[in-house]
Amino acid sequence: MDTSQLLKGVLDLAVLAVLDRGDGYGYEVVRGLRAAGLNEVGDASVYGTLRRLYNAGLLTSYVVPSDEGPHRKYYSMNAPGKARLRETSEQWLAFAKTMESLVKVA
Amino acid sequence: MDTSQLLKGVLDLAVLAVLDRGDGYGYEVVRGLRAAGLNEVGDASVYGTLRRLYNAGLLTSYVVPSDEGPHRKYYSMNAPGKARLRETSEQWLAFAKTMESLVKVA
DNA sequence: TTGTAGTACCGCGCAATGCGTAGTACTGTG
DNA sequence: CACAGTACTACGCATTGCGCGGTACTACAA
Repeated sequence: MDTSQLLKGVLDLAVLAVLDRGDGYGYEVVRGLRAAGLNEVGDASVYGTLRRLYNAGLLTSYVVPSDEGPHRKYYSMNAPGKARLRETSEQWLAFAKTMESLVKVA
Repeated sequence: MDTSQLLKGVLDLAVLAVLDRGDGYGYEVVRGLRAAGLNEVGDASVYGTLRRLYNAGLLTSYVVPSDEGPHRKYYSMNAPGKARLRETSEQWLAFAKTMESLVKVA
């Protein structure tokens, strides 16, 4: 039911991971996450996360007008963003390993 | 730095997993979690979680006086608790797998 | 006696963050 | 024109882990 709490603190990482494959705009990132298996991500969460990462200086941004719909606000990883991605993913992998060992005893 | 957000929604699972190995009281569970690698778990978080799980009907509880310190409030898994543990751990393992595949492309 | 440390628990209020809902705006199709 | 799809934003809520402080009991030291 409520997978939502699992995303806490991990959505940042997920978004960074998606953007690491190349620049992307909000709606695209949302689709990327859902395609990856995170089916229940709310779009508002992703837009919020992108803004937060941007405000934290981990992303740069530029707007591209589109003639097939509204404008697109692209986000792009910069050096601090890549550094953060590395740190966070290591942190997460370690955490996941710990949790797995805890759970798998059962 | 801030591993705290990673615990969101997972502490329930971690606590259930520890209790699944046998009845335990709060302080003991805290030590169990830290020993398992969750070094930064605040004790208040664990007590809060135990109470939440208890109120949700997933645990039973009994108090045992101790002559080597204060009383101990033991918690014990019941059937709904075990069911929840199973569900949640499956959910988590799937989620972790998804995240790993996302992260490991980088 | 006073103090300190370890054990064991509880309550209060805060902060972070994902989500629901609603709203704006543009394009293309029936 | 109505409607769906795309794309983004703003507002406020709910959950939940944590910090801090407080209570209470035992044991041991100064």
